[in-house]
Amino acid sequence: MTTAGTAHETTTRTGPAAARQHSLREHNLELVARAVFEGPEPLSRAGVAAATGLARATVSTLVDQLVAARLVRELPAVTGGRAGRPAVPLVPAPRSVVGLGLEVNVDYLGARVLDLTGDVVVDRVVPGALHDSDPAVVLRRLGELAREVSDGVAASGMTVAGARLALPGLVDPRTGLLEVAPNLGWSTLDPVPPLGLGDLPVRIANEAKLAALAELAGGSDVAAPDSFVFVSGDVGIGAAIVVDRALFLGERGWNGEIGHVVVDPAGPRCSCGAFGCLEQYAGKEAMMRAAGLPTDAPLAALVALLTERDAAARGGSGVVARAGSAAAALPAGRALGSALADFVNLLDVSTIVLGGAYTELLPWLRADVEAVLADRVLAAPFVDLEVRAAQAGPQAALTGGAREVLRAVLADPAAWV
Amino acid sequence: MTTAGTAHETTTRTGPAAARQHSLREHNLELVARAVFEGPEPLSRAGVAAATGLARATVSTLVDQLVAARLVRELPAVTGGRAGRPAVPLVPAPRSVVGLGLEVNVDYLGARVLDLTGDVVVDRVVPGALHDSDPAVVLRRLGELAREVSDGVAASGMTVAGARLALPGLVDPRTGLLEVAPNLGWSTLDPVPPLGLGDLPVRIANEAKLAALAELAGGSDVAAPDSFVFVSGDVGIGAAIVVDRALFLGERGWNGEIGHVVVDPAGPRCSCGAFGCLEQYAGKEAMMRAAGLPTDAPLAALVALLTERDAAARGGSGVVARAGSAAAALPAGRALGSALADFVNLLDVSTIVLGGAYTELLPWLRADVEAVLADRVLAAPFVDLEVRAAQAGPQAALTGGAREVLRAVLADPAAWV
DNA sequence: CGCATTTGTTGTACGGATGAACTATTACGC
DNA sequence: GCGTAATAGTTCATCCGTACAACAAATGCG
Repeated sequence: MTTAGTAHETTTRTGPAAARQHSLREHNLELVARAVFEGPEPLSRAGVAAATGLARATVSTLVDQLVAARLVRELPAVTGGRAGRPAVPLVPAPRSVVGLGLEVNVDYLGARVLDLTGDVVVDRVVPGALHDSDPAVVLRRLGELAREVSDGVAASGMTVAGARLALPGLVDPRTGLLEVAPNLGWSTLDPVPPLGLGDLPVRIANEAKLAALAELAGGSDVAAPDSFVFVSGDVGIGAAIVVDRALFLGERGWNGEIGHVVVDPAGPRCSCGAFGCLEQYAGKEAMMRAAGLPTDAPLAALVALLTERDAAARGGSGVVARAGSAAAALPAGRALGSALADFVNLLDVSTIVLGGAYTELLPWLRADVEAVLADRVLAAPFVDLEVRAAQAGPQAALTGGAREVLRAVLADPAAWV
Repeated sequence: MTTAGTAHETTTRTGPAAARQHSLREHNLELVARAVFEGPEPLSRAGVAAATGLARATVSTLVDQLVAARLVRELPAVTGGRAGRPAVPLVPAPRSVVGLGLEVNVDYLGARVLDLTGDVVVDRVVPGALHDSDPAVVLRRLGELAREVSDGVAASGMTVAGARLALPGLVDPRTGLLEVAPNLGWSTLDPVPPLGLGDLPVRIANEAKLAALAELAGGSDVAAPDSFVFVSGDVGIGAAIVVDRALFLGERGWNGEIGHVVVDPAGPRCSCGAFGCLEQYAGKEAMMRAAGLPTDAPLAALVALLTERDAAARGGSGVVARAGSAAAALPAGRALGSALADFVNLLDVSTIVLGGAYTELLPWLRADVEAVLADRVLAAPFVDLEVRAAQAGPQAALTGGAREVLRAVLADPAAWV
């Protein structure tokens, strides 16, 4: 299995270091790599020079190193109807250096490999009921899956730069320990050694946090902005804060616990001990109960019920709902809006991305959420608040984890030359 | 008036730039300056080299430039009982480059000058009733005060690096406009030109945000940690988020509006239109009303009343209150604790600094605040939450503003060589 | 086919950090 | 008192990376 023993990933901030000559090289190497990776369309060496402000000669040597490191690839020179020597377009190298996303969740485990272009190279998701499971057994199974996938891509000549393991619980990014994952029934363990992935650098992170990073994918016109809040609704409700395309983790990465913001202190008691937490109104079980469904019904059942009600309302009265989209608003909407208003008042973000179950339920939530936000957010008159559905597909944490690995590669390309 | 026309201050992030040779110099110049300024005790050139990892030769040339720029000063060589040539201790230069803090608040305006050692060089606070005042008149008066102060220090050979104007309202740091300051009755204006301070770079900021920065002062053992939340209670309640010794402003600097976190949707109507905002429980007027005092009574009256009640409780029954410190807990405490719990759950901060009126009221708030936090913060079992009183003295925003100017100088010493 | 135009490369110059050698200044032992 | 060790600070040759200018390569156009 080909792994990257040389590429040590650095994210721990150990204070600013002395800048030597090679620091210049590292900085500019990253600058050039970013220009190539983040440009809306392929740039030539000359284009990179113009975009970065570096001299053409400098860019040439840097690009040559990136090409040698298999991070950047040259496309055939394109003679674009313009005078002059044709430019050589530079693009992220496909199928060369790849990132591995791993995840253990309540009802599945999976492994996904992305290459530098953002393409999914391998995708393996194994369903399973993993609440109250044995960590040793589950992690060994995931480890086997990971090795299988990793060996496969290595056999095709790709290099796995690292892996991120997404877990639905409190993760301490500094110690690498999982403190507690209530829905798995796990607590206080180091999940990396049981995977048995040798010297492949594996880091763990919270599932919702990595799912948020998946929203940054693609240069599509519906891509998330550089800063937003990602709220993932499921049995629990978690959030991640993304600032300038990076996770804002707070001191320990335990932020975004929006599920336990108190919406009404006179409300029902929550599992956390408090009364009237958001989770008691907008958690999956609460929404099911409010709709008259069993708490463990699948999300699809709720969507079907709501769709049916809409059709009945339209057909029966011929009147389309005030909001113009859905007649049957979920009672969760106002509670969610209230908690989000607190979030926005405290953090000043203007884009809210709703993920997890909320993605599909957004049509029945949007009107209430937006109305409450408009009422309750102080800066609302001065700001365009946007509430949007998550774009990343299912198991977004797998994609986000793989992307996070590649982001680290891009942040330090010098380690690969 | 000696101002720094050459020292343009840069805080707007315009994406990473190409690193040239002189970028190296700038980076290391900052590194050396930080070592001198932030070291617990004066370092010699050799000490700086050891602390930064730079070569002694490099440090020497950099220090010489800092000394020539009057940012660093050499103390007399100290023969410290050790063999070898005595070291020359380097310290921040006193009375050379200074920062000017300005403030307009409801009941005063003021100007304060700090030098690089953190010493207060000049301090001028003028009381006045400025609610519903005329911005043009007030800003002209403040401008006169500022020129007076500035001319004075310039006459003593000091250089004013810049100024920060603290205002109690919504400030857009990108446009430099004050959007609205309800308590002053001001809205949508650029307050800098009326000051008439010529080419002195003046930037404006929210008052609570700058007050938070004042907490970073001093190497005392009670100094605030690198990251904390600062909550300032007055008529309104504002908060600032400090991460790694820098303000975290969100997208527009309009975060920290904790005063309008909903504590109880069944509560009294707030001026913002919502019901049960924190301000309705823990704002100054609410606290006065709860204590049976007129809403415009001075804070001292409330403190006196509470102290008296404590004495009566102790003397009358001989029983000390459960919390061991104060018998008469303020009803505001639980509300404040609840809003802070939301804040901590959303942001993951472990230190909360209470400023403004809360500083003096903390003895009567602490027990309830800490109890609610322990109940409501999810990560409480894993984290040591600390609630402490603000350390900076009165008009903390003046100190914070001046410090912010000097922080910018320290971040770019190359502009001064 | 010659010329303008743009891309990419080569060679020289310059700025900045380095490490080794050197000077300056003290403490300590005899 | 004097030599030696130790530490601080400076000087100088060298290395490294970028910039600028000149040059080669490859195309469109008249």
